[in-house]
Amino acid sequence: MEIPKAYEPKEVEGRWYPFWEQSGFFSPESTTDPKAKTFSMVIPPPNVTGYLHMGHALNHTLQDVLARWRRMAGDRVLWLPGTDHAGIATQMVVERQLAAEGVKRQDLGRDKFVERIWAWKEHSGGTIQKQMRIVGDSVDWSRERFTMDDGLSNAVKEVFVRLYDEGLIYRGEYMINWSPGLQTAISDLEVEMKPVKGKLYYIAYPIGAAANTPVEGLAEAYEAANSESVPRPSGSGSGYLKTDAGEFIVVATTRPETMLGDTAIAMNPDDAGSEGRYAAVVGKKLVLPLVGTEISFIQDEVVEKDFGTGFVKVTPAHDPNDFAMGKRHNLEFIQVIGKDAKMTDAVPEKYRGLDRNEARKAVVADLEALGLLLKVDEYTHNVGHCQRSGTVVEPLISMQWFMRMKELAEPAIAAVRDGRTKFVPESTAKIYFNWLENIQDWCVSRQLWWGHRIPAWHTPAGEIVVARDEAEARERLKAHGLDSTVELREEQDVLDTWFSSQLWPFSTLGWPEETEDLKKFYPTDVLITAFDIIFFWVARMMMMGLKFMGEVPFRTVYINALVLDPQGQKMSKTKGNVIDPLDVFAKYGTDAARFALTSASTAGMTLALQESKLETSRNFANKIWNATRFVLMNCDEVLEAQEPVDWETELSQPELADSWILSRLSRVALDVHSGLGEYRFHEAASVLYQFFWNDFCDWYIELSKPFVTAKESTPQSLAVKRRIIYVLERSLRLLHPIMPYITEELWQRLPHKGETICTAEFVSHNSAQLDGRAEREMALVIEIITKLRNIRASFNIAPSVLLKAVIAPADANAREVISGMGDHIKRLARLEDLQLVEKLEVTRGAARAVVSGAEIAVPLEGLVDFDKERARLEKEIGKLTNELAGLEKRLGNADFVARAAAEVVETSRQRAEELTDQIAKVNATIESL
RNA sequence: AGGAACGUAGCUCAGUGGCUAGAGCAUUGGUCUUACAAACCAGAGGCCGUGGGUUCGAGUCCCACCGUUCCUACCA
Repeated sequence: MEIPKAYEPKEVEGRWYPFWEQSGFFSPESTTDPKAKTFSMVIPPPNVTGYLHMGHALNHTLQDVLARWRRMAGDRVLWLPGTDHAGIATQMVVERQLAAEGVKRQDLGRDKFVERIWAWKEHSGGTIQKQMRIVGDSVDWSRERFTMDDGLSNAVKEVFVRLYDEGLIYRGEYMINWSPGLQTAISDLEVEMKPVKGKLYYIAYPIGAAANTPVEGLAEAYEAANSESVPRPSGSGSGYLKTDAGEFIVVATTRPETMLGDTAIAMNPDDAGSEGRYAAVVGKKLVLPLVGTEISFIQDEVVEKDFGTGFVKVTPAHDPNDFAMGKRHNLEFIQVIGKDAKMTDAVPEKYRGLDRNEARKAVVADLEALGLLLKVDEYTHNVGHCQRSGTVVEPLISMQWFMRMKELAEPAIAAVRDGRTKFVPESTAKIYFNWLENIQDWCVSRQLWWGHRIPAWHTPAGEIVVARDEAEARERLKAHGLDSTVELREEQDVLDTWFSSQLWPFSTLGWPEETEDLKKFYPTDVLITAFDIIFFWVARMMMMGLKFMGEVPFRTVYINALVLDPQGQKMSKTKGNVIDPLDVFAKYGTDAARFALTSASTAGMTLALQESKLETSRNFANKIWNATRFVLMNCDEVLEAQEPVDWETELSQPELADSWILSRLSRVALDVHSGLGEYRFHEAASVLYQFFWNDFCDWYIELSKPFVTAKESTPQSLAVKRRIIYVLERSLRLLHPIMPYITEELWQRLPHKGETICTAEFVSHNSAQLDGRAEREMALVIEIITKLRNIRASFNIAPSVLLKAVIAPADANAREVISGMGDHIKRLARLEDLQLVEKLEVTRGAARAVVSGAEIAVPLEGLVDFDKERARLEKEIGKLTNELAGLEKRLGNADFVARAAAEVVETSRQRAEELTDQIAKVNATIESL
């Protein structure tokens, strides 16, 4: 049988997914064993508008590795796929489309607009699903869910009503983050703080009478008062000015336009005390410039004495801190900026309708004209931006729906503390605790059209009734003795998308119905996700799972790394360094990309995607391809049988290399199991890589060549071929979870059992095959061959020149091993003659080497440069002596011998003896030169 | 401001308190050895950030410092 010389991923990958999907291998029902354990995961639902980014590629690969591994290991596996409706993102996509047609959503009306979104979803929403099929995700498509599905929408209503009934959801007027860009409230988590270069304006507010005419010289007075050279009168602070024009206080602000809504000036109580620097102004009244209203001083602990002048203007309707102060001091709340980010009618006429930025300019100009603008400093400060639209968030007081979080958070904290859910890596649990322990109420309402409508109805009298549907709303009205026949207006607001996502682990399984799936698959085994949604999603799912299922939603949360670009930079559209995973998959092959991602998944929190790692992985795929190609080209008589190869049914005795490779294979199976079982993905990948490449290809296949390529078939050559196929076929099975396509392709060409490698039995380790002795003996053979090659290389002897070697084994066992493997040693070290002796004679003109089980001499009459040889051996001695010195120091320490584990002391002793012996031998060799 | 993580070969990273600190890439020398030049063979390359401490023993545990990165909160 002949296959292409190099692996062509494109030729192979397209073929298998449709076969797998159509055959239903990824359904839990494909497991026929009724006693099979279940293994379930829900996918972190990507946005329905989304496309796969590098983070998904990693996240999905790791989930798929686990799913495929558990499936092959015999579990009933459910990996449930789906998408979320991404309220804001999706609405924006469709709005943009409409804008291209010159239509606004308001022109269409709510119902038509929502219809339009559904239509968009039907036609363009499937990108991510297509891409998941490219990655090879072994999800059960028959159970795919969408957060806006009927079932999931019911779950949302049910949860909302129950939480409301328990008082955990409430409606109220509070300060929220308003996104003028999106025209909706957003939650604290959706606000991104970004440093912005702005200005700090120092403004004078007159005490007593209004300053209707420009005040002269105030700025100079302020400067003088704050100058270091002029001693400040005791008891007076820099924020208080007394001039011929009257008394003034000075405040510093980054947002002068909000002064139009000031209803107090605050200072720290210390400054107001009888000893305080601003005692003189306490109790006096101020006049708000440009507006003319009278405002008072208040005292509040939150005011920092050291910042600015120590006076703070208080705008309770436009700043979260001022809002809190306003509540504490019963201040008036004047909304001067509207939801459109323009000035409201509450401000003097000339500012009305101005955008908040224009208003700032106007206010600053007018203050300057009045002589009240004293100073402007350059000032960089953090400003809240809307994550989605990028506009500056406006803190506004607004009527919204909130979820009370504190009492929901407590059980979620406890569940991780007592280990019902485990975070991997462990340090990520701290992120979780930290957030939940400082949790704030969650603003869940959004002023959007796309999403789950809040199940609430308003009566004409202004009553609000929360219910699952209108009929129930009327019943509830009746139950409260209210008129149930009035006209009801349905609540306009929808819920934050995360409100439905937080129900994902059970709503997708049919909740609130008590379905079979729910019983079978909840709680899920593991959730794999990225650390940036621990708050948004993981913590909230924990709270909801515990609340409504009475049980954690997942046993383990594995936080996968953040994928960085090759320079270690975070990928971002603005930086332009985003790598499209599909490009990577196309360039290197899906299996190679998956292998690279898996082997880069160490305990760290970041993962820089190196080109070299992808190349290495591509080469690995090619290696797998070619190793199989070698077999396919040379083992026709075994392949023709097309029956699974059984190691034990062979005629000839296995030799050392056979026991060795079996032992290695068993150990690898063990390591892959434990690696994946403990989420050490890197370990599983690297163990497989090293086994397949170094052990199987470099040694086992090389050792097999004389038999495999022999022209005549003998019982022995047949046995060797069968064994090589046996090991290869099992290696493919072990590799399949990480590299699904190439392994399926090659496995199908080898003798195998079953329809697909996807459901072939995973190789479990066989302790009867673990053979420490064979591994030690093979190590001796490998070391001897390596030393011989080393001698050849150091003396620049061409591979075509055959050498003679004399070996003195250290003991009878070593002699047996070396003599048994003599032919192999001769061939692989390119010797024409190998002689075993009791003791090496002192022969001049021979290169020498010492390994722990033997001494080696290679007569090189006329070829040896004695100085070079001496240098080589002295270097060897240096190494050995160094190591021995360390050991002797340790062994010379009485405390070590007395206190260290007996085993450790013993191995140290043995090693020291070995080293002493070797050093003596190498020394003798040097002397003999 | 508070918290967390990370500093190991030129680069990217592994490394269970004790068996010679490893891998891939890069690098040096050699090779078309009938699967693979995306390969094969053999090398070289390490005060494990710095300074203390715990311990018989520290790359590994503790403390401090230096450096890098991230998260949370936000002062007008």
